[in-house]
Amino acid sequence: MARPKRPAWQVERAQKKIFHAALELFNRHGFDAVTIRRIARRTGCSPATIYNYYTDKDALYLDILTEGFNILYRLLSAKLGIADPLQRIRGYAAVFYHFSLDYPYYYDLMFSFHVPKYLDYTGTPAEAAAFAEKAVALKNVELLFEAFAEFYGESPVPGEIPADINRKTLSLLGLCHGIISLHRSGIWAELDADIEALYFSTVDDFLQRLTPVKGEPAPGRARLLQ
Amino acid sequence: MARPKRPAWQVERAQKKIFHAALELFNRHGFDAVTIRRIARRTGCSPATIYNYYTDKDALYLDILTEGFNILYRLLSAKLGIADPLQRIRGYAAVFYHFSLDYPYYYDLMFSFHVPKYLDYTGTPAEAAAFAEKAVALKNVELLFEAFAEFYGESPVPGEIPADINRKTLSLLGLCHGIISLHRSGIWAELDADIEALYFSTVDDFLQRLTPVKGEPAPGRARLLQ
DNA sequence: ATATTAATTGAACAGTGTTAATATAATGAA
DNA sequence: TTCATTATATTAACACTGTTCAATTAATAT
Repeated sequence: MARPKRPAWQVERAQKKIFHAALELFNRHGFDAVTIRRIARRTGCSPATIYNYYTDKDALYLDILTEGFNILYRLLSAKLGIADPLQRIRGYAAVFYHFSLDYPYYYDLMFSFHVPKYLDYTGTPAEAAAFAEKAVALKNVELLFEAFAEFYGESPVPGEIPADINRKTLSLLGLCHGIISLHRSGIWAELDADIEALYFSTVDDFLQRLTPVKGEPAPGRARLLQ
Repeated sequence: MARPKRPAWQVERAQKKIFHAALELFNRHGFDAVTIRRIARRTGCSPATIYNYYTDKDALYLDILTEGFNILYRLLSAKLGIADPLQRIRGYAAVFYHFSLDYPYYYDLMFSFHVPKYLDYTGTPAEAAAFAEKAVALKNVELLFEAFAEFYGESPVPGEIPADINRKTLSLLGLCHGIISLHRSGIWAELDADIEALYFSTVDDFLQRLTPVKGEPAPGRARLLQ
């Protein structure tokens, strides 16, 4: 036997170099600019080399997606300190809004485009990456779930979410994304100039009317709008 | 002078033939399948010929988009007979939901992808098509505006929409699209099986809390949930 | 019939993701 | 140190994409 395989950390370093080049292209010019040949040029390797580290362009895409959800998660986590669940939810909504402005390319990739689902990758070499991506994505939703559960006075038990909390969480998520998405799509460009006001008034409207199912109004409710 | 140009109707017929082939491809396999060469093959002409009738692929794309908004408009118009504005709005929401199921490719093109905006086409040969597209798209929103205006007891005056009505209209639109979009993107595929229930409960929640700014509750309000 | 112009086309260009054969490089064994 | 072996990298190609342009075909007024 001659020439043993490189240690894992060296392989990883080479892959990271490619990934870094891809991320830079993505952040500057969007996903369309992330072509194999351009990555290769920036990395200083040949296009074919990239296929030693990523089976597909899909695999690369999954990694970028995961990075996006990680960034969002870090930003959301910064609001974990807010004790009042309703205020925390509002904090999440604000983070979500600003994320769409600060990371527009990520936002589209994460929420607007049709992501190949995890199931599409089962059995393929990219299955692990797809699974990781899904897990990281769900971590974000989990934060919102927990806040809602706390608001409704129930302990958050993963996998056992009461239907009502589930509904409210997804409602808010849809509401937030819908306004951002329609704004970004340019459809109502001239209908409403102040999209930020629209966003937060809609969110506040939604939150103001939440009522815990179990009993008396939650303590944070009155405080929401100051 | 020899060989005069064909009469307009003949040119239009040729263009329609191309457009028809494009639409068939689009409806069956989505926008990615709508390639110039495939359209040419179906139409029975050469790829280059298509550029006699469409300056760009963008121009073709704008025509498909317009078709989509026309289909939606026809479906929405069917609800115009509903006298109660709130029930009509709910009818619109239902139409919107089913449109996303029956015309998924159209839906993505119309609401999820980043459409090149009208302004991007000013000065180009596709400006007219872009303007037409925008007009048809806004016709749809107009229907919703009018229903909201009626609910709030104000006569719908185009171009002079009170800020509050504006806000509520866009809120509902965002809410509807957000749930559909996140569902279609596959993000919360395993979080909530019954997306239809989520959609309509969220919409009803929203509508149930609308209160006319001017005076007493609108007559349709109590009737909303049966 | 022919000159003129409209309409169509074939061939090419630069780009894409991807792959298979080839070349380079590095190391354990002789 | 040399050599065989194998890991890694590259070159060159394939089948696509949108688009353009020169050349070809087609039709008609003279």
